[in-house]
Amino acid sequence: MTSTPNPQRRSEKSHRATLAAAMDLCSEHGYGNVTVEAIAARAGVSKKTIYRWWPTKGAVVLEAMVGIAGDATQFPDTGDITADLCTQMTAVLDHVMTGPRAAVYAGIIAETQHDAALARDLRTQLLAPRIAAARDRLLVARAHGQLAADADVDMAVDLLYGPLYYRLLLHLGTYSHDRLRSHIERVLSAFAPSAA
Amino acid sequence: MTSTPNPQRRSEKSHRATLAAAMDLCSEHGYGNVTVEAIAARAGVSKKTIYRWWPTKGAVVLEAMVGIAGDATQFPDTGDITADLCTQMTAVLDHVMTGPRAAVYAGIIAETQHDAALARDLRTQLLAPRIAAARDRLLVARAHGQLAADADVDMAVDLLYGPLYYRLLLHLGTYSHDRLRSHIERVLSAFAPSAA
DNA sequence: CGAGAAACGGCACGTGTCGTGTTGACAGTG
DNA sequence: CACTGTCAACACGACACGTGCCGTTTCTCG
Repeated sequence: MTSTPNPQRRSEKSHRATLAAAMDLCSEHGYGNVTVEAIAARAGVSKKTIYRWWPTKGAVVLEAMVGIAGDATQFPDTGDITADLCTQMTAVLDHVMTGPRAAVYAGIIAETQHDAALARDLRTQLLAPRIAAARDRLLVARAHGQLAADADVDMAVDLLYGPLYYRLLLHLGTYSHDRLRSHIERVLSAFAPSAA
Repeated sequence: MTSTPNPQRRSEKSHRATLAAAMDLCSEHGYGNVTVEAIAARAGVSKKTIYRWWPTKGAVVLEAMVGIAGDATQFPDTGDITADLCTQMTAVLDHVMTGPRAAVYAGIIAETQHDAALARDLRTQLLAPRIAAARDRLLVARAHGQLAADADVDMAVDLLYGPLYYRLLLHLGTYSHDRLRSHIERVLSAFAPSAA
């Protein structure tokens, strides 16, 4: 039994300082080379305080990541499915799969391979909402006749996002904006309504 | 400078025992919960001996993994591109993305996020040859008119394999054989020669 | 406004794993 | 039959983890 701390009395200053320090240090030195002690030192916070509110380093960085990705990766609906997918996926690419944050995001995903609780949090807080949003947006497009009536939207989501994570986690290079666009167009063409 | 050991005098018995122990323990307890000491103990080998021949635990497990995946994931050429892709990708699915080995493979990939040398070895020893083989097989199919003349085979490889790794590493569930087949058919349909 | 409760920073501690150093036994080669 | 180098066994320092304690600060409630 962990003694449950009282969220109302939590120091919001320490909270924010910890998240900022975690993201900064991970961006600088890489996720795996950052220790909880280092985060505590940079944030001007006691190590004990971090462990009071988060179970592991991964949980801290995940929360920081959710904060960053949170607003920036919403799904628009302009009526043009291709344009909307480009907008959202370009944002994903730029915010979490390019530059120093790419390694941080990859580091968290790596951590989920041996931390089941973190894997669950990553799924529920970051992945699932976006997958659902993509699915919904594709369903709308299908209802509007922009995709085939029998298009498998789950498969479409896999085809759209799969290669991005594949290239990120296997170090195969990231997509340029141009390549991302032709990628999206190619996938949508596979689900286009029949010419009949 | 590491004192270079003499490969000719290497104990082949210890070599094999170490690889087997590493794969067994990782399958049982998960990649992250296995230590070099445990591998040494199980193999009846000194920890020093492991460090003499491999730089890290990841390198040991990678070599074991390469041995397992080595033969089983060759690319056939029966003339039917769909069938050949099904054959090879089903083998990949069954050998390294299903059951206990899935977590081991995911564990190695996780390790590459903070071990550049291991990332390089994974790419050169495991990924690159298979990506090249897939690419070559698709080029043959294109030359035979089974794909559009201007089909982007690199994009096709991304679309074929990306979702497999995406689902593996993000814990989104693995494909069934049936779903894998329809996945392959859908991707190929996106590169089908024009009906004209 | 004051007393109490709870989070806070600072510090020390035990634990586990890492990667290396040392030793003496053993096997292959000239 | 000596020489060279790998082998198992054990000990070691370094480092990060996660927790416990203590005195201080901050917020809440009577």
